[in-house]
Amino acid sequence: MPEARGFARHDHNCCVTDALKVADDACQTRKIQLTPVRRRVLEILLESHSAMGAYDVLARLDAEGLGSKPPVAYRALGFLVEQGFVHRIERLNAFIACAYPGATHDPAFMICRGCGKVAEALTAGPMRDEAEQSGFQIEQTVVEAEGLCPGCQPKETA
Amino acid sequence: MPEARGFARHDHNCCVTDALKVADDACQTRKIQLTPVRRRVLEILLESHSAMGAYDVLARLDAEGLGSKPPVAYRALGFLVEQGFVHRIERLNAFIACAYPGATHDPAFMICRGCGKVAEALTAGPMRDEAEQSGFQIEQTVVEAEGLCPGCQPKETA
DNA sequence: GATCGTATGTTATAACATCACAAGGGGGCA
DNA sequence: TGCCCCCTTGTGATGTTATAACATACGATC
Repeated sequence: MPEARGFARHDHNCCVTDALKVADDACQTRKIQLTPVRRRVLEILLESHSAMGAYDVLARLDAEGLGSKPPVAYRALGFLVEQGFVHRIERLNAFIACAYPGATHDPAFMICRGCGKVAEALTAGPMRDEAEQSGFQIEQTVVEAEGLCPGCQPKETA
Repeated sequence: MPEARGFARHDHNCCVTDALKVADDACQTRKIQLTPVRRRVLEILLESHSAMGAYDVLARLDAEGLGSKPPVAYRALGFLVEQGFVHRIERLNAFIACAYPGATHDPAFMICRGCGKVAEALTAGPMRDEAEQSGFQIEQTVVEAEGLCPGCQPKETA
């Protein structure tokens, strides 16, 4: 079975088209524009299926004649993050296409320091208890774990 | 009662000296050096009792003749983070003195977007379940919530 | 006093992000 | 038709954060 979200192999031909469709539909519903640059940035992130820096994205845009200056990439990424189609990985100062498009959620990430791959998971109201106790009103959460994915862990010698 | 860790007021005269003592002792035990620069950086963070950027810290060091080039600050901060005396707030690209020195822990933070204050909390093995399911080996976690602290929330109009 | 490890000093630059201002382009409306 | 408004993009300049790379200092040990 395809497993698009973890570290396992998967066929992700479908991810791209599916996610783009979700985004197209969402934009229609919300009456906002998924302009060529924005759409292409989302596509690039979906295709790479990994975290990319803003300047990596920008390089791709530049190669395709879609823009060459940092603000072009940052604007598109900002829009996509705002709409929930893309997440920002704080730890890496990088961006990744949402693996659960269409669902409002608090994303969480597992970042492999071996191969650099990033898997998205869902969290159940992280820090809810602590926030309630102190009266803090949570608006957004960042939950990221760094470590080794199954493929990068040292093999048993026994 | 003093409450050094949340958003409430507190008397933190003690925090600084206490935390420095903990660090001094820990360094002796671990046979590593809390050099003047390192100690002063920790002290600066403890005194400010808030998150500071590396270059803010550097400015203080520079003013005191302890160093003026970025690596000076980054090395000291790196050391302190490694030893657990200081935490890095990814969301802010900033550093803050640990509020629970002496205890090994997975830190979590509540960041107020109103006043900029940061409160440290403790977490119970964040993402443990997700990691186990996928075979991911967690080494470090980043857990940060952004929102409004009690003092910055809009008052009820009723 | 040679060697080694830890820490520091310094230059330069990489990497990430935003500001400020100009210009295009579509939709609504007089 | 012409005008205005708003959203989006283009572009130059700048600001901010972080590290690479190399050189030096200094105490400990043998």
